[in-house]
Amino acid sequence: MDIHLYDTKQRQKVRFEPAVPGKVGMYLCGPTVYSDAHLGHAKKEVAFDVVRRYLTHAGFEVRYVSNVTDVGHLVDDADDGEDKIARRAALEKLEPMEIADKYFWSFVDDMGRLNVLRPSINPRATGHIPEQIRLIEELIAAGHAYESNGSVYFDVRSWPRYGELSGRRLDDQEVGTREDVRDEKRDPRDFALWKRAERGHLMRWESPWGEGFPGWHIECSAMSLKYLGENFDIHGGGMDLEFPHHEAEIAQAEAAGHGFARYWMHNNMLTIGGEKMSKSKGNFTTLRELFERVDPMVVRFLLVSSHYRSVTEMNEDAFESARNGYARLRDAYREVERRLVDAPDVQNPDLTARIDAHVRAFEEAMSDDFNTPRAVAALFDLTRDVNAALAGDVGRAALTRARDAYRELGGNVLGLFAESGAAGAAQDEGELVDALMELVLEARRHYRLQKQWKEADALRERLTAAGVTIEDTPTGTRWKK
RNA sequence: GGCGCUGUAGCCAAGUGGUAAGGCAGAGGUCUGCAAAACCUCCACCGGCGGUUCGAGUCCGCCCAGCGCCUCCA
Repeated sequence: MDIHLYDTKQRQKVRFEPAVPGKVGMYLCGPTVYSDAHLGHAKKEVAFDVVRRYLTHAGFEVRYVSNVTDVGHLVDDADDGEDKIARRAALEKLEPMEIADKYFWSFVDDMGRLNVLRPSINPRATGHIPEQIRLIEELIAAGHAYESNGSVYFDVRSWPRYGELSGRRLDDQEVGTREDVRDEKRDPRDFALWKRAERGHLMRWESPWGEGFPGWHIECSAMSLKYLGENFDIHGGGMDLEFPHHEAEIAQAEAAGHGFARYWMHNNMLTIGGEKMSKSKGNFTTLRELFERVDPMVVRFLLVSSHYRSVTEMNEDAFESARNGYARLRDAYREVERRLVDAPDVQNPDLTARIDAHVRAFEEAMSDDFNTPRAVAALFDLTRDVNAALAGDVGRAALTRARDAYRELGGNVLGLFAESGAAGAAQDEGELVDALMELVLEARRHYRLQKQWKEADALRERLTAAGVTIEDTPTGTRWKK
């Protein structure tokens, strides 16, 4: 099945065709590691994780490169001001590199809980200073960059294609650069490739232009080219990076004579209570905090329930809804696995055909610009048919097919089921809890056999209060968290 | 000021011009000792006003509301 994706540069859906048949090179702009990851990072990471997973499902071999920005870059003004990591380092009284490491591993941990696959390569900006310097030298040699007072700037006027990705004309742009810095530039819209390190600046490296540090865009051009080569397939990131970050990346690479990304994908933003999440609005949520009250898998489910190019609204109602909807899918998957243990040898041609149809619907949705909401709808349609069929006899063949659908589509593609399978953490509470639950359920079974409903119900109510749900079925009593 | 996006049921959210996917919540029913789960049924004048069309949520114009980028931001 052909995969179509929305290419930001062409502003339309186009058929995806990798440069090298069977292989896909993907680059995603990663985090600047100076604070805990928040919901916005989660939307971006999950969105492109799903792209990667679906391409893998479709048979491509994907090399997925996502950088770690551990050079601080700048807090406020375009080209001057304090380094974000340095500021945080001062705040926490740690070395800049301690800050970078601390929040990098924190990020890895958060993404792991969201079941985001680790990148094939996770290059760090500070580990690629020579590559960045080399690229800057190429740009100077090509006449598209110039040194000025120890800093190097990209000469925007020398590169007419600057603005093509984002559809901006230079003349329309506001000029926010501080005046003293503007003096170093030929044009106020020129952006820094290399910055002279002032006295006291902590992160600094030797360069042909003196001690300094790389500009904010050059690392992505240098590292994507290094690990994916020229003309790699997909470059992703948040819409807010479209300009100037990605525009600059393209200019840096192409002006130096390197072919760059063939498709550009951008995920939309996220709102909380209808507003963009931001520290100043008081609706800022770190994943760390969120995971204390919402299961990461539920967060992921909520994220894939909206399209990556749509604004995702997150509020308490949405979390609650996602919690219940997710449980419905997961429970159906679990039930299928349970029934598979001693499945009868009967055929269910009607059910099998329906399962196949839902799988097809899922793949059609995903092949159409990774339409995860429609794909999720296909899983719910599947679930209704499966649940309805489970009221009767379902044979091994049909159950296996249903199990495979959940495992591959819900699990491997959408990443909604932890690797341990349908059972997941909730069911695997450890031997002690299992034994204790067995004891409680046995006591309740006794009451029920004696028709001592009051006692049996009291047990159930106390379990409910403790967060355990009891389900009496014809084949016995089940419990779940 | 420039570029761009969004407004679909109480909430979340799809939707390729032919009369609205899916989920949550809600209502009624089946099953159950009662529940839970599951299943069945019900639940939308698609922000407003014009226009194009045999026909518009879907195209065009205007208006209203909200949002993003243009400065670090996912």
